[in-house]
Amino acid sequence: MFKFLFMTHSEEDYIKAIYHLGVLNNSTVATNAIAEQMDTKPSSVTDMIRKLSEKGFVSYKKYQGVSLTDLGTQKALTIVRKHRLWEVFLVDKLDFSWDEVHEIAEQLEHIKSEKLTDSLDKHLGYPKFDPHGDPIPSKAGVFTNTTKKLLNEVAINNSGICVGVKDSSAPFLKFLDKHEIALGDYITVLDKEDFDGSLQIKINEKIILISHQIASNLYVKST
Amino acid sequence: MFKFLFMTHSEEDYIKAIYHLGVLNNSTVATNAIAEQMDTKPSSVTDMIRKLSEKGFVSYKKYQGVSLTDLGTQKALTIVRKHRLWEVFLVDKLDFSWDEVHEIAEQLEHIKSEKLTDSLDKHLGYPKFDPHGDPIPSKAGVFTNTTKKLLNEVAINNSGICVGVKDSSAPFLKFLDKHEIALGDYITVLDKEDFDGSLQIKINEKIILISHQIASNLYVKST
DNA sequence: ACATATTTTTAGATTTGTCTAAATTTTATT
DNA sequence: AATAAAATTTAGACAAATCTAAAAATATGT
Repeated sequence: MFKFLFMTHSEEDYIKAIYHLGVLNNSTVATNAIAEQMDTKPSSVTDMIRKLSEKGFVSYKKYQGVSLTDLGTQKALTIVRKHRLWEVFLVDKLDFSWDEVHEIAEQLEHIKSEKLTDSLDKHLGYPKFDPHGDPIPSKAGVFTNTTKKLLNEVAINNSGICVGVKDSSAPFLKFLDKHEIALGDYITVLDKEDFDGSLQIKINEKIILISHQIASNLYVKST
Repeated sequence: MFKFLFMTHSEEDYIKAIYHLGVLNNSTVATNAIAEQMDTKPSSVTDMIRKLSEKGFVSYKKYQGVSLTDLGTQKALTIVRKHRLWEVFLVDKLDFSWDEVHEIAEQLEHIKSEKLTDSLDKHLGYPKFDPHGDPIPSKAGVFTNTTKKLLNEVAINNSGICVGVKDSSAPFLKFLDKHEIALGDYITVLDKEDFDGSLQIKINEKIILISHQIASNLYVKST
C-alpha cells in the first residue's frame, strides 16, 4: 500500500506538467502536449504515463490522453505548494527578484519533508500567493479563490489592483520592473485604443501607455 | 572544459563521502570504506570512482585507494558548506531541533545555485558553525579553526565551553537535550573516576555525572 | 468515406547507477 | 616465502529514464 508513495524527481515533474496542462483546458491531456511542456519525446511520455498509471497517479487509456487521479492531483498540489512557498521565501527572505526564483524553486519543490514545508509556511506567515500572484494551495490542497480578470478586460474608467501575471517569464517580469509595475499597484484604465488594443492607464500617479500584449498578461482584482 | 562541471546527486554523495573519510585518516581512502559509508557495494564504488577520476575530481590508481584532487576538494567543500548552512537555517529560522536537520540537509545540499547559497549565508549572518558545532567553510573554502578538545581530555578542575559534538547521531543529540547539555554551556570537570572513566562535571550550576562515552563525544574549547 | 496527416504507441537501443558472482591483486599469517 | 585472507576489480546483468525509427491508431479534409 505504501510502496507507491515515493516518487522520483522525474515522476514529480510529469505529475506537475499534467496538472498544469489539465487545469487549463479542463480535460484529458495529450501525450504531445506533455512532451512539448517537458521538452522531451512523446515516446518517453508514453513510457512514464504507463508507470504513473500503474502507481495510481493518473488514469490512462491508450490513445485517449491522460488525467490525474485524486491521488495524482493531491501529489501535484503538494508540489505546487512547495514550489510557490519556496518562491516566497526566496523573494521575501533572501531578496531575490521575482524573475530569478522559478529555476531554483524547480529544484526546491522536490525536497521531501512535510515538516519542512509546514515550518516554511509558518515562517513565511502562511502566504496565500506567490511573488507572481499565483495562489498557494493550503496543506489541505485548497486555493484561496479570487475574482481576478485580465487588465485588457477592464472597462474604461474602472480600476483594479494588480494581483498577478499570466506570463511569468523572466523577460516579462523584467519589463514590469523596468516600468515600475508591481503587484499591489492600483491601476485605472483611462482609455483603450481601438487601433491596436493598447491601453492608457494611471498607475502610481503616473499615466502611461501599455500594449495589448502587456495588458493581457496582467491580472487585476476589482476594488 | 565546462562539460564536467555538472555533477549528479550520486556523484556529489561520493565526493562528500570521500572527503569525510579523507580528512579523518589524512591518506587515500579505501574502496570498502566508501562502500560502507554509503551503504553500497564495493563494485559500485569502483565504477563511480572511475567516472569521478575521468572527470578530474579524484586521483585514482587501481587497488591503491582514492583521494580528492583540488577540484574534488573544492567541490566537497561547497557541498559541506551548503549542508551546514541549511542546517543552521532549519534550526535558527524554522525552529527544528538539532537532531532533525541532517536528513533534510542531505537533500538541500544538492540544490544548485551559487547565488542561493551566498544569499542564505548572508541571511543567516555568515555563521561559522552549524548546530552541531561543525565549522562551515567560507565561500572560498576556508574553515575558522578552533582549538577544541574532547571533554574527557580536560584535566580535573579545568573548564571549557561546549563547542561541538563528535557523534552527531540523533540518539546522542536527544540524550544531550534531555540532560540539558547544549552548545555554549560552560563546563567544569570536577572529578574523574579511574574505575570506569566517568566524569563529575559542573554545568549550568548543577553537578552531574556523565559516562566516558558521553565525555569522549563532546568537544570543548578552553576558556 | 477515403486518403492523408497527425498523434500515439511499440520495439529496440543507450546511459546511469546499481547489483551479483567470479577473478585478480594486495595484505596478513605462519 | 608460501599460503590464506581480505580487498578490489572485472564481467555481465538489471532497472530507470531516455532516445530513434517504425508501426498503429486517430483525426482531418475534401
